[in-house]
Amino acid sequence: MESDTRGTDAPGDDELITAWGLVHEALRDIDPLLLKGIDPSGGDMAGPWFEVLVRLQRSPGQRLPMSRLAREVSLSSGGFTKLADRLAHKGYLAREACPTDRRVVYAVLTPQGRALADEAKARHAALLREHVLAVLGADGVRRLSALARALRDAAR
Amino acid sequence: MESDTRGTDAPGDDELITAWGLVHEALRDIDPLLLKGIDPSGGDMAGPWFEVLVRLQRSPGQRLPMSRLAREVSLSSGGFTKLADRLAHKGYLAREACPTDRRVVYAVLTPQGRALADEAKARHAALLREHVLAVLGADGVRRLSALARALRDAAR
DNA sequence: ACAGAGATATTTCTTAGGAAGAAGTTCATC
DNA sequence: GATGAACTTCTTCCTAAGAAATATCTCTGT
Repeated sequence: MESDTRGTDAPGDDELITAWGLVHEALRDIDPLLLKGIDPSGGDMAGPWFEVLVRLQRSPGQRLPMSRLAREVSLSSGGFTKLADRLAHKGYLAREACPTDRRVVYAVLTPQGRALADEAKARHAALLREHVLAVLGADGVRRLSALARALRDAAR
Repeated sequence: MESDTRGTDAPGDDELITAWGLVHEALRDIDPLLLKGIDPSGGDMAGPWFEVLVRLQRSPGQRLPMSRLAREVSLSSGGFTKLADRLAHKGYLAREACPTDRRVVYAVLTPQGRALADEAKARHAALLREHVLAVLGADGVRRLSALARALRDAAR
């Protein structure tokens, strides 16, 4: 059985590539479902918006330095400047100078931003229950999360 | 213990959102590592390129209709037309008219495209061993792949 | 045979994001 | 103090991809 790809150890190249491809497909297919109908402006919510709102909401004072927020959501500095512009234009985010270090600019959630973050989290969680928890079960979700954490930590 | 988030069932909203966020972080951190130095033009290989090459390579005659390939890699029809232009301009892909249905044009791998696909697969597999298999182990990879497959199938 | 519905690829227009560089700010060292 | 290195943000230019409109082609029903 020289080409058995389902043995209990030593996966072959094709098995590895296929397995990783499956992870991509799963995320590609499911992610659009998980932010459906969250944006109050009618459409769905753009990918990074949710991450930005949630991270700001969790932070003391609902504020974080621009550059740190950019790093946390894996955007370039320039890219995040424009994303912040869009969020600010919609009234969800404001910039605020830091009194002790005049290099840094805080991104701070407006009241409307907080309201949107609350609603987005509730809706996102409901969709997660429907499309992920219902499929994998509580144990499956925890196994997935443990695997993801191991991969993330190893990549740093 | 009304807010226990680590029990054996009924995950809370925050646990679900965090778990899913971890999956995103893991992929975001690892994916760039898995295509490092594959593009012969010096830099790394763009995301969808690898998927396109591999799918074409697996297909009989190394050819597939444009629209089908676009669907398989989750690109819009227009977006894929331009991606095919870029691949063709580099000499990895050629267009070929279908003799039986004059609406469809096949995307077909050139010899250079086949060579690139071979090398990209080998390199990608090596990087998968280093960054994924070494971290999760063979069982971990198979668990991950099973979870991903369940999610993907449920999303369709 | 023919009209219309559906499929297929391309073109055009718009937007999101990355890369490189400029300007201003802080901090450490002399 | 003065100088220079390092950091933060912003601006400009470029590429990638989506959406809508268009042109061809095929198929179906009458």
